[in-house]
Amino acid sequence: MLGREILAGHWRAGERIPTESVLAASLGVAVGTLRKAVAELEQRGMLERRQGSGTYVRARAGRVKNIYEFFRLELLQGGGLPTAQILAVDAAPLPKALIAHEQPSWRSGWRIRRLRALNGTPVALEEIWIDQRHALTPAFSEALYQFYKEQLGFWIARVQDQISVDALPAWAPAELGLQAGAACTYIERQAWSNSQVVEEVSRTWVHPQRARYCARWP
Amino acid sequence: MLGREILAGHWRAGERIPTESVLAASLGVAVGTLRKAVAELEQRGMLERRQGSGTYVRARAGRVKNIYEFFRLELLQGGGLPTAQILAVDAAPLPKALIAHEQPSWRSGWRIRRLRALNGTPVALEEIWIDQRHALTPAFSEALYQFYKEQLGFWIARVQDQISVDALPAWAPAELGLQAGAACTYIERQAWSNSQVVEEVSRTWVHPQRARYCARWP
DNA sequence: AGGAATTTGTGCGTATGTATC
DNA sequence: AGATACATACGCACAAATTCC
Repeated sequence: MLGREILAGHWRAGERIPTESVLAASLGVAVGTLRKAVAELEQRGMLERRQGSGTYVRARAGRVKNIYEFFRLELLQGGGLPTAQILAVDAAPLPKALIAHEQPSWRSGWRIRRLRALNGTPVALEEIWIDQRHALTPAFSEALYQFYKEQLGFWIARVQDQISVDALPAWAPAELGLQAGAACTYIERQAWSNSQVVEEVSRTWVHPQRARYCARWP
Repeated sequence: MLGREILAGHWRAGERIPTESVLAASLGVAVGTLRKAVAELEQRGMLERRQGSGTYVRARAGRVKNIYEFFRLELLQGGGLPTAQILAVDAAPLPKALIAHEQPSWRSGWRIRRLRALNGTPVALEEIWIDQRHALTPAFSEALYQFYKEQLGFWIARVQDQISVDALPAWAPAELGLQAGAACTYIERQAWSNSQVVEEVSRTWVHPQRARYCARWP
């Protein structure tokens, strides 16, 4: 769980994470158990511990080498090559639920609705908002984060996901294989750019019999 | 301490070492502490653990890459390049103290007396017995274990050291910088060849102000 | 085939030492 | 000088895998 949190970017590089006792208490485990987990992450190079000081998130050596660095869905049997099909692009207000955390600096945004597939199988429905001042050239299609970096000049450095369950919205296409109102794994995301401003908020409904949320590590 | 035991060859490759509770008790530590130590050695590739079965000594991947694999002396400040100067070679009976463990298959042996130096500084006196049937060509001088391997066709696979304190013998040369009778670190060694027979027994007196016994690991 | 004993795996809670702030 | 936070260690309980009878 800790590794997932780190890769999901809940703490930024160099930041000090909560102390052993606080983390252990919040996760409901004993300090010794937490220490073992942290030691493993330290050995993997994800954390750095300094006695008397704290535990810090280590900066990744090779930055954003993988365009799917923040992609968190996988088939139930594991893996799957992600693709996306755009359903609609329009201007629409952000749902209040999506700005519960940090407020984006922009108030009006593009709304992008996509159908996500893994290995060609539709697995999820995405609804994404980005700053309306960005020019949406036809170049954006599959890898949105890559589009940000190459066309818009910033890149996603950190994301925060919140996972729950929600009913599939009415605009879901039939290809997803679920009826509107069906219970789906539901992900709300805020994404921060390299300049540490909220560049994107999104929500995703995942077909629970086809894919799952899974933070992976290298 | 465990790593030293393993590198000293007190258990042979593939052998199962005592259980956690036994080892912990014999070392006077708690089981958890021992587990941490064993986990570290496992990570270093020296041990292999199997749940429900036991803990086993792993065969070294690259065998005897270092001719000083079983060399256990170092300067007080650490390290030092080992050299040896032969003082005498003759045939002499094995002291009873040296055959207290496993009996060598041979009874009459060559006795080699050497002065050991580290970085040119004399640090120890060695007295070594090997099977008298071996032909001592002039090739043997510095690295005796290498001589065994290249000239005699076997190699040392395992040694067992026993460390105590003993008085320096009368035949010690003045260069060692200690008077006869001076208290020295004293090492008795039995060395097993790849065919698992005792090929060598030795004893070493170490100048306590110049060097120390130290099992090192890669 | 099955069950008991053995051995490592995981986890809890606590106390104390040491480095840093 | 004191508070904070990680490092090390102890002892215990139970789970899971293996081994042995």
